[in-house]
Amino acid sequence: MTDDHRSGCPINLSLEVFGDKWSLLIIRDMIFGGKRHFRELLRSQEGISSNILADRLKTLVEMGMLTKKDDPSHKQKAIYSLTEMTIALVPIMAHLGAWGRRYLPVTEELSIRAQLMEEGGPELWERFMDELRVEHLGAAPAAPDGPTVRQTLQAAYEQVMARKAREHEPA
Amino acid sequence: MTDDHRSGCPINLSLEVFGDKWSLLIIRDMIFGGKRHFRELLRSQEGISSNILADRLKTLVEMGMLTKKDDPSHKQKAIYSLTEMTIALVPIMAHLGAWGRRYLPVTEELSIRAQLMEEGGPELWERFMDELRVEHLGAAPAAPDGPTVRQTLQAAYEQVMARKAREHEPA
DNA sequence: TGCAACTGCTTTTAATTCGAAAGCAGATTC
DNA sequence: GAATCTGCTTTCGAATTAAAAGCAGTTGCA
Repeated sequence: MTDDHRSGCPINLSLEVFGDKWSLLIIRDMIFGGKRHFRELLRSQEGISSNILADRLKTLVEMGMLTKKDDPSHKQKAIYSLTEMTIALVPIMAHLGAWGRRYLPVTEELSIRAQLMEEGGPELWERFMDELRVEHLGAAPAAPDGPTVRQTLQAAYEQVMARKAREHEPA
Repeated sequence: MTDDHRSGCPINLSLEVFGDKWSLLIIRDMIFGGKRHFRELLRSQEGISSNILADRLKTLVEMGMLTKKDDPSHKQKAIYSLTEMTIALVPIMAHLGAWGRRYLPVTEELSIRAQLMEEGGPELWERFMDELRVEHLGAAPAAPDGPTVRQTLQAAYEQVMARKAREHEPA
């Protein structure tokens, strides 16, 4: 938690927090993948290596982006939780996903979630953020109202994968 | 312009384009500072060094985030321009600025622009993007309607600076 | 017409960071 | 009791970063 910043510009400070190739992917996996444990996060699409993951998790905790606590069900497991600061990145994630989808060579299955987030708009993002607050901050759950946002996104992903499997392996 | 990506996830691909400590600052200085030349960009708040700047500019051009052409007024000058892809980052910049302002130790003078962007909302962002299209893509200018967005932001910055100077050096 | 300042970089060298692979001690499962 | 799982750490070569100096011109001004 050192205090020597390159400048007090909000964009610069944001980049000092997550302006690298991995931090935001870890957060992505926690938000959209519901991952909470080290070994889960290690299985990212992009193949992060364990030393880098350990380092980033430590830094993110130090900066207040995550918290870490023991898993009561397993003496060796640590549980990482999002903080409000990190949950507040959901709209940025949505914008980033939309931008990437528009301008970069994304694959269908890995961008279907971004598409749904874009179509859902701020209203969906808010609902998602509320669900994350329940899951990670122990906020009071709202009246359950069908599947969660994450479940909806995940189902869409699996549907694309199933279709693709069918297409490549026809009966 | 290689084609080996870590994954086809839109967030990952976005990070592969500007997920480092400098690229987005260069783009910030072009968008908000109106900078177009190498030597101008070298004078960033954060003090980028010339080899890094040269490398990032080259990469950004290769990725289609910027274009480069000769300055007709000076045989040694190069002019860098934003592309539509980069102008489309304005809303993300605004969100990033708002997030940084809320959660990080920003300074007043360097965050006043972010504040105005946040208060202006999507309508202001769109106007700003249109102005950038005129400036960088040669789009047809809309009917001029008072100062540009950048001028307004810049004026607010200078006002804060002037007040601070007065406070530290009273008559 | 001369000279200082400016142009977009490149080169050099050292320090830092990255990243793949292997390893580890304790906990859990079967 | 053995295999597997836990969150890491260690090692070491490779890649990246960064400060500083330099460069071949071009331009502006006296």
